[in-house]
This record gives sequence, C-alpha cells and structure tokens, in this order.
Amino acid sequence: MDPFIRKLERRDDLSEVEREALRALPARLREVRAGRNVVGYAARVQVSCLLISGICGRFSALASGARQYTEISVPGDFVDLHGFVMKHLDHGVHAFSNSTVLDVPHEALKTVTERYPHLTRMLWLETVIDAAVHRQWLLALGRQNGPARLAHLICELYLRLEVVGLASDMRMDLPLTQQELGEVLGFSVVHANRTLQALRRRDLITWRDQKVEILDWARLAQLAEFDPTYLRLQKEPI
Amino acid sequence: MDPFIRKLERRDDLSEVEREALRALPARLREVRAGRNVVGYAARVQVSCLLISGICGRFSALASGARQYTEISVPGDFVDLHGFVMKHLDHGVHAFSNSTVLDVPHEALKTVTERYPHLTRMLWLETVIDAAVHRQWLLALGRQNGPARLAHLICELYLRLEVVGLASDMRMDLPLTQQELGEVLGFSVVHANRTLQALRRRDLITWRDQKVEILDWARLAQLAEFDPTYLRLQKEPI
DNA sequence: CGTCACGTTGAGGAAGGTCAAGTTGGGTGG
DNA sequence: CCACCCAACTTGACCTTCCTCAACGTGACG
Repeated sequence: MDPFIRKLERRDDLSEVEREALRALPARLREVRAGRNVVGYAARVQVSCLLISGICGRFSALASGARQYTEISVPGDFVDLHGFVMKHLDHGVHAFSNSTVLDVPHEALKTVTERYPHLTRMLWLETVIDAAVHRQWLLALGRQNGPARLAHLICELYLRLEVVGLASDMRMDLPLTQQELGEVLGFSVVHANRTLQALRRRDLITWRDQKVEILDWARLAQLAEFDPTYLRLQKEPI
Repeated sequence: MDPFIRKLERRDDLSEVEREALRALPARLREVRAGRNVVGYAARVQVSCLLISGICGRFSALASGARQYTEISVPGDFVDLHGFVMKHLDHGVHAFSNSTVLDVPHEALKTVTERYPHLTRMLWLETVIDAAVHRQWLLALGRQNGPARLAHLICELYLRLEVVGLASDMRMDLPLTQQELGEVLGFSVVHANRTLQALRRRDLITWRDQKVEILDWARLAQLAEFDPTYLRLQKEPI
C-alpha cells in the first residue's frame, strides 16, 4: 500500500488518519502470471485491484480479436478503481509481466467514501488522471505520426515509473513484446518494429531485451510534444 | 439542473435530500456562442460547468494547431467536472452550437463531497463514464476503419441524446461541420466527407443540414460493433 | 538438434492525407 | 431582384503511411 500512498502524496497531502485508513483496508494479495488477465474481460466486479508489482495493460477488443490497449498500469496504480462506481467493467486487464495485485472489496471502499471525504476526492482524482491519459492517447492516435506516438508513450512511462522508483538514469524495464507495443500504439507488429527502428536510427532510444534507455530526453520529448501536466504530478490541494 | 438529475437517476436512485442538494448548488448561468470556447485551453479552473443546452466538444491540440476532439458533450453533461479534482485542465471545450452552461464553484462541490457520500459517488461515476467513452474512442481510433468509426459515433450520440430527450424516432440534430467531424474521428476533412458518403451509399444514414437520420439501426450498430454497456444506462446501486 | 517465440526484412496493396479546383446555397449589399 | 461573397461541401489526382503476407534470422530452452 505504501507506494500507492507515496504516489497520492505527490498530488496532495494525506493526514495520518487517512494513511491509516488506507493501510487498514481489508485486501487480499494475488499473483498473476505474465500473459494472463488480471481482470476478466467485461466482468462484473466486486473488488478493485491495486497493482503492487509488474506491468499490466487495460485493453478493449473487437469481435475479430483485434486488441487495443487503452492504458498501461504501473505499480502503485489502482488498476480498476473504475469498477467501484461502474460495477460492470467495459474492458479487460492483461498482465505483461508476472504481477502482484491487492484486491480491495468495494464494500471497504464504500466505507472510505462514507468516512473520509478528502481521501475520496484523492481516489476520485486517480480515475480522473486515467481519463487524462486516455485523452492524451486519443490525441496521439488521431493526430500524431508513428514515431511521435512511440516517443510519447516512452516519455509517459518513464515519468510514471520514476514516480514509484522503478526508473532512473533514463533507463527502465518495459516487458512488452513488439506485438503488444503495436496493440498499444494502434500499429501492426511490422509497423511497431519499423517505428522502433526509426527512433533507434535517430539515436533517441535503445530498446533491447525489454530494457529501454532514453538517449536524448529533450529531443524525444520535443518529437512527442510531451507535456507532463496531464499526469498531475504537482502538489495541489483538493 | 433537472435534466442532469434525470440522467443520474438512470444510473442509481437519488434521495429527495440529494436532489435538493443539487438544486441548491450555487451556480451562474452563462451563454456561449457557437464557435467559441466554453473553457479556455489548459486553464486553471475554480468552477466546473454543466451543459444546459447546446452541443460542445472537449479537444486537445498539437503545436501545429491540429485538433483532436476527445468527447462530445450533450445537455445534462457535467463538462469539466474533471477540473474539480484535476485543478488544471489539460484540454479545451469548444461550443459546436450556441450553448448555455451553468458554472458551479468548486467550493460548493467540495461541500457536497463533505456531506453527501452517495451523491459524491454519483458525481464520480459521471467522470468515470467519460473515461469509458474515451476508451471506446481509443478502440475505434486504433482498430476500426473509417465507416465503423463514424457509425460508432452516431450510435453513441443517438443514445446519449435520447436519454435527455433530444433525439427520438432515429433522428437527431448534430451541429458539426465535416471539418469538425474529421477532428472528432481523426480524419482529414476530405476523408470525413467520403466516409459520410460511404454510409449514405449503404443506406445506413442521412446527414444533411445538421440533421441526422439513422435508416437502419441494426446494421449501423453491427458495422460499429456498438455495445452501449460503457454508457452505463442501467440502474445499479453504488 | 529441433522447436518456438520473438524480432526483422521485403514486396505489394489499401486506407487515408494533401493539394487544388469546383459546386452549392444562404446571406448581404447595391 | 440581382450580383457577389463566403462557408461548407464535393470531387479528382497524387502521394505517404501503414497493413498484409510471407519469408527468414536469432536465441533460449528442452
């Protein structure tokens, strides 16, 4: 629970009472193997799960099986907090790597909302940030070319991983195959491969064996028109 | 405020106290002319606005000026409720037609969250549905072809307008130019025009003078792979 | 040493962008 | 009433991006 608390505190202060309320949430730890679903597709949910370790991805799919990831989740993310108010999930969550999640019953979350208004707003904020990420991806998918889209994804993931201590020195682990990368960016596998090569050729990144290194953050961010405001990493009382 | 209340009650019952709390919100009515912004781009906000009449669109933009709409707002939508917890908006809101909005100060919303936990969850739900719409659009943009994307948009807007009594008998008013339609679907103007023609040629819709008629809902929905679950129009206690 | 998943490459084609030139119809001023 | 204007819509031609299909390379693992 502590990485989650640390992430929340990037956004607004928590009182000791609030931190305790989070730590006291009844929750069950669960392991998910790479390649399996953390949450079944379009399930009716009674728990929401917080990602402790591993990288996961929310996806929607068409009847043909074509899949589009709509967000990447990193440790400290409340993966399907949406489900708490939506009740029916409209998407699935896939584990890119072996992952550990903490299932929190909706009953317990409901109690939090009855007792801790400020903490409730903080949880609300988490889902609103998800929506902001979706909007950024929509802009990328609708209006940016392949290299810019990939560059944007890399910038976003680097910052989000850095917040929870999983990236530093312009390096991070990204356990995505090129097939999966294509399903994130709206590319075919072949095009994912060629777009990666384009960024490598421009000496912007290296990406090998799931290890990514950013060689020139400034140029990468410029290519992506990356502006981290939407991640809401500044402290701002709510 | 009443269309908003009616829409909420499609999702879960409100108590009389909660309805009164909403009606008692201090709010200022504001007119916005077609073509102007309801909310400035990337503004710091202290009020959130509820759309009373007119059609608006949230958009993000690139430095080049290329614009991508990320959601269409219809009357009864709390257009930038996000801003209540985000504080800084990451996007702008454009009025497609002359519109009336109700500005609600964040202070008043904060009071609601302190006093009415269930109502707070209902407001939270509204922003979570926005995120679900974004995900559906991401799937469309990433994985569906032109005609399917347009068909999906039409299905979504028809249902959402019908909920607030602004569409019936398979007809609705959509005050979008083809330029704007392109900015919604990630098309150039030329391609927006040709995709419209494709749906007309297949006798699925008519679209003229901002009046849209759906000629064959079943085939249109099938083409779009439209499943309205994500709009959460079923009653489900939270 | 074979198998399998993943990555890479080439060739051809479809979807969609760009540019440029009409067309249409409502609104306005003479 | 007519001429003009302007925004929105439409069409054609050409080009880029990206997809599809198919083959091949590479390295981990049994």
